[in-house]
Amino acid sequence: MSGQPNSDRRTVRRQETRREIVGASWDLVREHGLAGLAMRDLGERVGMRAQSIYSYFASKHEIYDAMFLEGYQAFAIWMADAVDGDAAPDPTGAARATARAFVEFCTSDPVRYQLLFQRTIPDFVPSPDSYAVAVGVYAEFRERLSAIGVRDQATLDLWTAMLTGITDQQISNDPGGDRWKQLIDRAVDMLLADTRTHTNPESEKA
Amino acid sequence: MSGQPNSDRRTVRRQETRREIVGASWDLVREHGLAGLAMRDLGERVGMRAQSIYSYFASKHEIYDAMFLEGYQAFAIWMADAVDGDAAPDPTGAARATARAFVEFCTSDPVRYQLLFQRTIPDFVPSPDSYAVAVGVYAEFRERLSAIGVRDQATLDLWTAMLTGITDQQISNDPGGDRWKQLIDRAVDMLLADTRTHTNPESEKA
DNA sequence: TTCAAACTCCGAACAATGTCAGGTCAACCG
DNA sequence: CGGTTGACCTGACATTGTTCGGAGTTTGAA
Repeated sequence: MSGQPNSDRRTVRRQETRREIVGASWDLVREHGLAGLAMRDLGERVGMRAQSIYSYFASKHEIYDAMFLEGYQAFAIWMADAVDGDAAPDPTGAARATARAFVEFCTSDPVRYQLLFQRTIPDFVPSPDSYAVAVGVYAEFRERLSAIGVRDQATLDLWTAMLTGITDQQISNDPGGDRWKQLIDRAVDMLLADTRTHTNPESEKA
Repeated sequence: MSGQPNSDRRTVRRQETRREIVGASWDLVREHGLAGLAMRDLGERVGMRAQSIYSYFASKHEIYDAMFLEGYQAFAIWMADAVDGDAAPDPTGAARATARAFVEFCTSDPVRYQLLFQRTIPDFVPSPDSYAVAVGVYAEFRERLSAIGVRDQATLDLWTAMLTGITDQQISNDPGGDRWKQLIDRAVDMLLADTRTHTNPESEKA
């Protein structure tokens, strides 16, 4: 995997700078909004001219792509931590914990949420690699719900709609507050009841 | 209201041109996306230079604002029609009709949905006037749900989260399809059951 | 009818954007 | 040491929204 023909020191330094650029991008984006990321500002932040950034990223979209990837990796870690923390054996508790973790992850960093889950940057499309990671993380999330009893596609769709709906409303109508977050447990109970009604215990697939 | 000091013919002509500009904006926006509206393109579409548009609108945001207003007016009309159409006296049918009308309005014109319900244009903030109309329309929608039995704020929030969640998923993950739309009736039934559980019949306010 | 004001539209230009083309200089490898 | 590679810069270009100043026309009153 490593030990490529080219110098090691150089490669390391390069990756460091790339990380520094992405880090500065997160800062700027949290200050000026996702669309407010300007190459010249970014250059100033990392101590170079805007054009020099093109030695590290082929375009601004490629920076967004790196952030996108980082965001999904953070999501995977966050969700894993959330379950390791409290090992609640009862299904209701587990479902609530999962839902709370999801909404908390999203609302804790609205700009990241915007980048990962909303299509808001004009022509940005994640690269195949980043997208693959996103799909993988989504599959994990799906498994988590499956363990709770959400197995068929329609039920899963209903759960995601409910949870993203709560998240969306929370971020856009009460940022920083908890008006919609308070509803999570109630929503989960409601969904669980509905899921039990609509899932026939014999069939596991759909 | 009319018969202002200034000429009538001129005022009429002016309003006509304004409408033409807004109409062309809708066209362009549906072709190139909400963020893809360019003043020069717009000018070409209405037969003038970009700068001349500034005789009618002080800025591009003011055009978005006019569209925003128009969108909410269309929303009010749509929802009114939806209920006049089928006079279903049973609460479940009424609730389903309302939910379907809402989602259908949103998905029938994704760009409009983006403008009205998502905060996606970098620095756009609706004018007080337009915003007031939006609030009024929202109040109507709220009354409609109130007639169904959704009276306290928390329950209303849950309903809006569910409906916007379905809409969002439908638009971003299955545009033009009906994967999430199919879930509307099920979601409404679920919400109704939940609402009856959480609404204590004595108290009407919360 | 005449005249000044208002309105409509235009060409030129400005600042800010992302990005490309070259050039310079140091670091690296054989 | 010589040649290649990479990091960084200056300069420039096209495309954005928008401003300025000036034509030409319309309008309401004298």
